[in-house]
Amino acid sequence: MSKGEETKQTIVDQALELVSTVGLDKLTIGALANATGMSKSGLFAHFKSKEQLQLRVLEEARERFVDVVVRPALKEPRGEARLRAIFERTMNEWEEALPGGCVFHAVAAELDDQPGPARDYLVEIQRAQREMLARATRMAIDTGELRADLDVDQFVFELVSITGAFHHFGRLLGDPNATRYARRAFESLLARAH
Amino acid sequence: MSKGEETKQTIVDQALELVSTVGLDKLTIGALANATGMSKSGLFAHFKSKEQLQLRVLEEARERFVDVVVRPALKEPRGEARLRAIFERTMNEWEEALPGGCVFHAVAAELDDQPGPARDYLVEIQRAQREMLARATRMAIDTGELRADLDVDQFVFELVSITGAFHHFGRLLGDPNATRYARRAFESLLARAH
DNA sequence: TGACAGCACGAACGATCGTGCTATTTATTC
DNA sequence: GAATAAATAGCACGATCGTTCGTGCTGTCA
Repeated sequence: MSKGEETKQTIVDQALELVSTVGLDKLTIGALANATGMSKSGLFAHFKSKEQLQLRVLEEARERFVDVVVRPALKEPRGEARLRAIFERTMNEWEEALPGGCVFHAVAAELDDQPGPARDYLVEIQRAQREMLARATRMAIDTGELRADLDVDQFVFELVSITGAFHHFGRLLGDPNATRYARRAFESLLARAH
Repeated sequence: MSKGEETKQTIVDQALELVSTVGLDKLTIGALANATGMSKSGLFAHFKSKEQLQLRVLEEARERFVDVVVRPALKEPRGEARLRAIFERTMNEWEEALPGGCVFHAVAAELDDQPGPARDYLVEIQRAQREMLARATRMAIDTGELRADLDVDQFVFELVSITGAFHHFGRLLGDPNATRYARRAFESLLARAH
């Protein structure tokens, strides 16, 4: 990796931390330059526009989610065990991977009525994640652990609603019981799908 | 209502629309001045700071939620009927009351790691709403429609996770099935609580 | 008629936004 | 080690941010 690519990666890492804590709109060239100890123009040269910086940050977040959640879960046997691993890793490792918790939740609200490549890419990420969850769910049906007539899309909707509410309750409201609620809701969801 | 109060109300109405569509951070004095056809300074004079403007907007949103959801639902008989009314009105009337859908979801993510009066007030609003839901749930226990040993807080967590996911799926991802998923999840939640 | 609030305006402020240029320093290659 | 390319800094730009100030309307009350 050349010097330039190395610096660029450092910048993106720092940017991801910024985004997770203060939000996507506060990800400013100046603030990022301060955080990395670079000049605005020197930093800017790595990305031809702010939009490309945002996209690069989202891309990095996506890769990290795969590293932190998906790939480890794939080591679990397909079926309920893998489904549980995805859920637990999303709640624990992924929420703790960045100081502000899940970046996707952090940026979703600011992008949802703001058309553009960043929004499009975020939507694509979320769509792919739901597809991944649907695949894992279908495998659990194949293994016989979940019932054959389960509505997979409905299951996935309820699954992501739990992790979403967990983020919301935990981050914004600081409810210390959020983990318990989420875990119980997940167990209930699984039990109903058996 | 004096002329000043009237103008102030007009500004707040416009501000609320802006917030629901483009987010709280895009609620800028200049943009709001354009939208209302006023001068920046003339508009600013009504609120001594931007923070007060934000607080006033959140206050207005809170009042509207009571008008659109809570008060009508109180006309339903206490118990499951009222609980259903709250859910349906939150999904329909409240999501449609503003062009960008629920304002609280729109601002939650941008405020959750940004301490200050605005965040504090938002947290207070959400806390009060969950308390309202808990009261309505307990009433449904009293009427015997929900079982006596129901964990009310757990119930409320799952309830708001449904409406949250509905907003997320519908707004950001544009999933046309969001309503169906949410309604089925709600029915399932109620059935389990019987 | 004159004094006086209430209300809105235009101009300007310092700061910061994203984004270009032009050097200059630092890596890479021969 | 010299030549070349890449990476960073310096500086400046127009726009916009929140905010302040002085001023001029417009209507009410004495």
